Amino acid sequence: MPKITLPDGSKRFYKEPISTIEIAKSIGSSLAKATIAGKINNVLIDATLPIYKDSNLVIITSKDKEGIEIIRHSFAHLVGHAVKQIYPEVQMAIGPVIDEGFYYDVFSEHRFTPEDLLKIEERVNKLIKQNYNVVISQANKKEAINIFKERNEIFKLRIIEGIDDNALINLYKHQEYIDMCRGPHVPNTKHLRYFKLTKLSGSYWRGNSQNESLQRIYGTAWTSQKDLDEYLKRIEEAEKRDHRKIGKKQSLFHIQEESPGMIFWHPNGWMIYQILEKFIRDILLKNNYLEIKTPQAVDKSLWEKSGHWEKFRDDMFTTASESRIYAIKPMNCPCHVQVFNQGLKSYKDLPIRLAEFGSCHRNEPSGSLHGLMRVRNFTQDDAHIFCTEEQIQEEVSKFIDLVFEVYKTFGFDEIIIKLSTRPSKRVGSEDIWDKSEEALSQALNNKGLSWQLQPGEGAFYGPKIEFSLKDCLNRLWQCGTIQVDFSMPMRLDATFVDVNNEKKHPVMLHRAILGSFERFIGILIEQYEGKFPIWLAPTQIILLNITDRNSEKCIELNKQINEKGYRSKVDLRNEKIGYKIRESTMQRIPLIGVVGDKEQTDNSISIRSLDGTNLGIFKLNELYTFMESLIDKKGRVH
RNA sequence: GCCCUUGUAGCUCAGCGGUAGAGCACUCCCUUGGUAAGGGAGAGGUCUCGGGUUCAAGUCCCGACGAGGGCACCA
Repeated sequence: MPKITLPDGSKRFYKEPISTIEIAKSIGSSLAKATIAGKINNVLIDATLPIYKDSNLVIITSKDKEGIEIIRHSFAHLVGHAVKQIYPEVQMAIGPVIDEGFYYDVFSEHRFTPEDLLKIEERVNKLIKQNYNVVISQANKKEAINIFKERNEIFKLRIIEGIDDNALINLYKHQEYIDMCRGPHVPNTKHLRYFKLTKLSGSYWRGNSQNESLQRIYGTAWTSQKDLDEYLKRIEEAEKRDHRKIGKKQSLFHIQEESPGMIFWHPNGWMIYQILEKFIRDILLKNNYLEIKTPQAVDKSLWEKSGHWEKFRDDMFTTASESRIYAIKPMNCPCHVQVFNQGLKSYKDLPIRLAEFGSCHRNEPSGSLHGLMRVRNFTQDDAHIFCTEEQIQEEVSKFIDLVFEVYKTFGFDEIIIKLSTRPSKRVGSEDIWDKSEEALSQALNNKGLSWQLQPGEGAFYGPKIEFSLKDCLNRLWQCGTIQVDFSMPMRLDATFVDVNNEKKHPVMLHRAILGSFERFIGILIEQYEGKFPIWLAPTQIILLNITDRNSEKCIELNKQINEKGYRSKVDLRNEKIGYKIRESTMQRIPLIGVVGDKEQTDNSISIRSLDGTNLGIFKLNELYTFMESLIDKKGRVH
């Protein structure tokens, strides 16, 4: 006699155990048609499974977030169904839901190509039209093993091995195809309509490159054609913001075959880079950092001492000379310790904050390179804070504030914070790791920030907080970071004299605000769609003459603006004004100044903004005031 | 590093067995025009590199290198 309470508080009594879909039917036939699953006391359940006890029930339809996820999940099964029909020898691994879609990892001798994807898509469409029931059944472990043995699904068998002996396993029958899943799933394929298989990729069983190579089929799925179309449109639009495309269009930088993963900065891009560097340098000086510069190549013995050689030897570029081996520095920290080690330090000197715009080289795997985001040569806005244990909290806290202050300047509204803790391969005692992880999580909690834990993802010498930003396709890139390190100072024998006149090792905090200039600029390009705020814009204003009569006036005004310290240039080509405006607009120059006979007479400029607004006629001093106000704002949105 | 895709003029791309094409950009000429493309002419390519198949190869096959999307990695 289950009593069912619905979200509006109304109660319904049933004589027998009853399924969600039957309850929906008793409410209304259109609700029943739309029912995808039930949520009983906050736990999702298949729509066709009976409910025995008194429960709170929410009927899930495609309007619910959970509904879309179930649809996506069922689409993965449906793709499985189609794949097995076309390629019966394929073995199915896992098929989970992801953001805006799903994938299925499969094992097959056959190498899938984009043409195969179309074939599979076609088959899925065929199956969809049959509106068949997805039938759930429950099996114990032994039964499940038999079923998947018979079907030669070795990956499913491996999954079953990890399941509790007494657990019931949900099996979903899509006609002749059987999948195994926690569920729930849609009761009928009529709920599965709007999808597209998007891409193929390689993957590894259980995400481990030592395991079997699998092939991953990605798809996206929605609850209406409109949503699907909008999604595809959105991706298309986002791709236009790709920093590599804009970088080419606006001549910011290039990369070429002879130096993969290393950047040739062009005048425009290098201007942005320099402005950023100056901006950070000023901030560091204000915050009591001391800037230094250390060597590019350092004898391998130092990297052996620091522990890098053992762990990263293959990832370093090396060079040999006179029977010595040097590593091109992959990071700055060992060098910074060398600077710290010069001269005796007292506890009174701490904290010492050594900063460097350090150019580092890392031989990153070829497949990981990605425009400016992942490169082999990058420059960090790096610094190492040498302090006592007692000073950690405050330093970390101050640093977090600094990161937010800087990021706010660029208008980022989504900063993802993660805390990465001790990895399996590490140096340092458990006690030290406990202390370090505690210090970082405390600092975050004290600020009331929300953050995610990433167990096992820390650096080999210490845990870290990561500040990540998203690119145009929502991919996450770590930018800022702060890492607690008790080990490096010991290994490299950094010491200070404490209040009891005893030598002690300082703690070292590795930290970067932007991370690398390369990556950060990549993010900025996509953030601004190449329309840089005026303080960063390589060219801030361009002057266009209407006719040759106005050329000299343009040159004269341009010279004055330049001398005033603004980045101004002219376009005096014999072209119509509309043409030149179009070109400047496409070059994303924030201000376009037009000088014709009228302006020439009263020594003024007609100014137009990048978005096409006519800002009116400006005298030079008015222009300076106006530009100054824009520059002050930087990239802030609030 | 792994899987799929891909590499043709400065850029974007077409050509997919018979000896290279478009638009834009560039050069020159005409045009001096007031807020997102005025007109004409011209120049420009050992089709990434190295092998192979073929009478004949950007075009098919193999390999290398680069790039794109994922995976793995990320001090």
